[in-house]
Amino acid sequence: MPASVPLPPLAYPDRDEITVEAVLRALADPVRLAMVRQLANSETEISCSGFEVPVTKSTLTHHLATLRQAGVIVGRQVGTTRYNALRRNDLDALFPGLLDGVLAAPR
Amino acid sequence: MPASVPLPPLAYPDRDEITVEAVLRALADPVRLAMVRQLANSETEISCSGFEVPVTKSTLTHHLATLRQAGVIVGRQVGTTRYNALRRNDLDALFPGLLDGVLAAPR
DNA sequence: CGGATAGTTCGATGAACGTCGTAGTTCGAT
DNA sequence: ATCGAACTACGACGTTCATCGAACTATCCG
Repeated sequence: MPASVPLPPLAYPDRDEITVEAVLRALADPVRLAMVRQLANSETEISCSGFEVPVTKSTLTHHLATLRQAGVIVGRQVGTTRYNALRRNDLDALFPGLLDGVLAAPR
Repeated sequence: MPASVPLPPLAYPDRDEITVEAVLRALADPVRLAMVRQLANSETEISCSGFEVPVTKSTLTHHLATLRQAGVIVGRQVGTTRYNALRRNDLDALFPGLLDGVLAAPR
C-alpha cells in the first residue's frame, strides 16, 4: 500500500483564469444558484452539510466542485469540514454587476 | 391541403415571466454568448444570417429560439427576414448589472 | 483503539443539450 | 407561376451533465 500522501490542496483558478462562460454555466443550475444565494445571504461561511438543498451529499460535493472550478467559491479546510465562501472580490472585479444582478432577481 | 395560416407570431415571455435561471442558461453557451456580444456591439439589429458563428443555419435557429424563449432577444419580422435585438430594457430592469457584467468580461 | 462525523470518489443511469441534414413554409422577385 | 432566399420544423446522433448509492478516506472524540 502506498504511503499516505498529503491531500492535494484542492486547486482554485486564479482570478485571471476565471471565464465568464464557466461562471454562467455554474450559476445556471437551480441547485447551485440556491447555494450561491445562501452564501450571499449568510453572514458566515457555509459547510458542505450546511447547505439546504434537495440533493444527496455526493451530488452536493459535485456541485461544490463545479462552483469551485468555475471560480465562484473558495473553501477553507478546518479538520474534516470545509467552510465555503463566495469569491465576491474576484467576481465583482472581473464582471462588475453580474453577481448583484443575479442576486437581485426576484426569482 | 389546409389553408395557409398567418405565421404564429412567435411567442415571447413577458417581462415578469423572465427567470434569471433561463437567462443564465441561455448565456452559458459559447455560441449564444457570441451572438449576444454581437448584438450588444452592433448599432443595428442582426438577422439570422447576419450572425458570425461557426454553426449551420439550423443550429443557429435553435440558438435563436433558446435566446428568444429565455427573454434575451426579440425579433422583428420584415418579409422573410427577422431582425433580432437584445431586450436590454427588460433585462436591465429585472437584473440590473447582469448584462453589463457579462459584456464587460475580457473573455 | 473504536466509533462517529464530514466529505470525496466511483461507476451507473437517465435526461437534457448541441449539432447536423433534410424537408417544408413563407415571402419577394423574375 | 416559378425560382431563390430566409428561416423554421423535425428527426437523429453523440456528448455532457445532474443524480444517486455504495464504498472509501480523513479527522476528531471518548
